[in-house]
Amino acid sequence: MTRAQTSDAERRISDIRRFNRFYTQKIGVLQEGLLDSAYSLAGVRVLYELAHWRDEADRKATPSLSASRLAARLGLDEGYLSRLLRGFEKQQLIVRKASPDDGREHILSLTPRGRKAFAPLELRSRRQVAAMLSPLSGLERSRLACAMTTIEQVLRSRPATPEATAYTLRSLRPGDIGWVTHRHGVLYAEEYGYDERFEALVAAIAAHFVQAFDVERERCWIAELGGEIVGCVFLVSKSATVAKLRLLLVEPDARGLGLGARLVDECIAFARQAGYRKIVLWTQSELLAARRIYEQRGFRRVAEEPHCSFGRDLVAETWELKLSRKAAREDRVQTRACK
Amino acid sequence: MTRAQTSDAERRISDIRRFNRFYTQKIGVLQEGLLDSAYSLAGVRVLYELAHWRDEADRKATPSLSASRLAARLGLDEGYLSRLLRGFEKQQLIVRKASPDDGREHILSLTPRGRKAFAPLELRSRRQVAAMLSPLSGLERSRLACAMTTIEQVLRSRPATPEATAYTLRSLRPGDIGWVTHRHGVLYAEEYGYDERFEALVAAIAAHFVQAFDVERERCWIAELGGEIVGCVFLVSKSATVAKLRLLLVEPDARGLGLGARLVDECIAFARQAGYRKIVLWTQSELLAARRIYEQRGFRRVAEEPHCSFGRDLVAETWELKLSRKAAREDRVQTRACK
DNA sequence: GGCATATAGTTGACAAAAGCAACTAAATTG
DNA sequence: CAATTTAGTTGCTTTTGTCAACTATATGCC
Repeated sequence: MTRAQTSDAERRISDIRRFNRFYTQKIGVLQEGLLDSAYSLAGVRVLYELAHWRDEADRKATPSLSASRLAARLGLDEGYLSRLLRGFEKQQLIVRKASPDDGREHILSLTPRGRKAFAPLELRSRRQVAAMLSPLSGLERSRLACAMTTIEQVLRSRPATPEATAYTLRSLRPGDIGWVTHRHGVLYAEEYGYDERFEALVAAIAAHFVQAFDVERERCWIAELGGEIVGCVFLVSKSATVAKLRLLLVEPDARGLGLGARLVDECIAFARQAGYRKIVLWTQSELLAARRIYEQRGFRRVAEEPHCSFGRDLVAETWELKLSRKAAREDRVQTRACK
Repeated sequence: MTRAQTSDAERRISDIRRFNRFYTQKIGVLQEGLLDSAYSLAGVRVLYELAHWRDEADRKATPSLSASRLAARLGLDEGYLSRLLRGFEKQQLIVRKASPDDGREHILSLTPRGRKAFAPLELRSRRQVAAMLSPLSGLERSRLACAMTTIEQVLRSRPATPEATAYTLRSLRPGDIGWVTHRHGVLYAEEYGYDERFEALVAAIAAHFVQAFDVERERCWIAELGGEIVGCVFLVSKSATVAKLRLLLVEPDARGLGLGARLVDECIAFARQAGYRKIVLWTQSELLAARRIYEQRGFRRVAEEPHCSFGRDLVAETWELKLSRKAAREDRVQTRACK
């Protein structure tokens, strides 16, 4: 297990390094086109930052651009940058005015003339990117754009490690039914070899959930993490006093955060509040992670039955949790007694 | 239309340039860590290429590495590289032996000593990447890796523009039912404002397709392009002589390739071969692109009916296409007569 | 207030990196 | 075989980047 994980992580690192080399080269090619301008590469980068500083929404209140901030941002030596800036100032491409807050600091900005001088470079750069895109199909372009956004999002969000594991729960939106079905289909096929009939069952259950929805007594929870769906659970009415928990799923990448347990807890809390006396659920014996969650919450296995479905030989299990306050207390007492 | 497309393309270019700047900086930070080694950045890159040349499966038959190939690959000046290589040779990190095929060329390779000298750099680089990954969650890591792979795939595949628009059709696999449902849900919500009840209907239809599947008389086609699903259509049996075409969908990014028409043609061909006399389909008046395809293939609108579904006021239409050879011929004659 | 320390920025001296052009030698073309 | 191309080398030059010392302002702390 540990070994497999290690080698997995190693492979991922290699992949990233390969990508870095690949993209270093790509960027290098794109930058070559700028080299025959009057400015050095570093100079172009400086002008670029000056021209685009305001565009970037990532700084709150956009603290205006000073030499040291620029140096830090571009990874340039301050001395070197100082000279570059002096050059630009002499050519009247930029102006430096003293900062009102801090007498040491100078606020940099492009002059109209600087803006004008930069325009052709800007154009050339855009042309280069356009040329890179031109052989691509619409689909490829959108995949590319989407992938770049993902990378930026993932790598920029340095501020919050807590946030990185803070999922949010929400109710149903268009697309969710399909997502739930799709991921059940893919994951159970991968992990347990179920065929498409399992996915069809999920689709039918999910469709029925929407079509016969009882807003007072039924609910579903979709868990999102980092803008992507990572889990779900549904609680539906089976009879006046019995609720059924269905379609509990946690994405492999989001496992270990207690998300499965949280989803089940939401169900239990909602079922109590909605006045159910019992929650039942149907699962397969081989789904061990789920079973652990059910056990911990006091569910009892009340039936099991071998069956042959989804292209596999399986053992179905029915679990239930009594919800009356008295029963809940009993459960707790018994659990303690066992330990 | 043209303006919107232009500005769309412009925005995409800006996004890519922003990503380039962002990633330039990222790579810069990663490379800084290598700077306090005994070798220059260019030197490290050279050693890296020498060490990893064999790993890359992208050259057929791996033509061994010569100085000029290396220079081209890394974008280095040949003179500069020549000196770098001489330095490495003096330190006995590399050897140059004359190429058997070409007397001008020298084949470069790391000596065991060179390999040993490079190992700590390699390790350091891996550590750096590992450090970059360490604050990320499992989900984020896999998103990152996946996005990088996408970018590499898209940008590497220079050879085949034809291939870029060559979709393939296949039958159902696990995950497809969910994908079909999901994309119907998302796209109809975005484009027409349908709510989740539409998606539920799709899920029910798709589920029923699998659960009551008649292998002789029913079929579905999933279209893939560049490893991603971009379209689908289902043909199901409505009665002994009537087939029903359902769930025709083409992803926005893959539109304009004639994929919708191709999917419908597949349905018609299969329906003929399976012995149906008629294909019917149910659609909404506002789905204009689909309507055009149906019209071109000789479908006739036989009924329309206002209804209120999926949170919208809609006009449902029933279209049908007679399949008997005689009818097909008549269709054609009439169509010609109209022109 | 005042001393120590940190930060923003500049400058000079210097070293490394990179580019350019001329050159040799082998290969290819016609 | 002459003309041209390609692989690689070398000398010379410019550019780029680094380092350390220095000024001036700001901040922290007693």
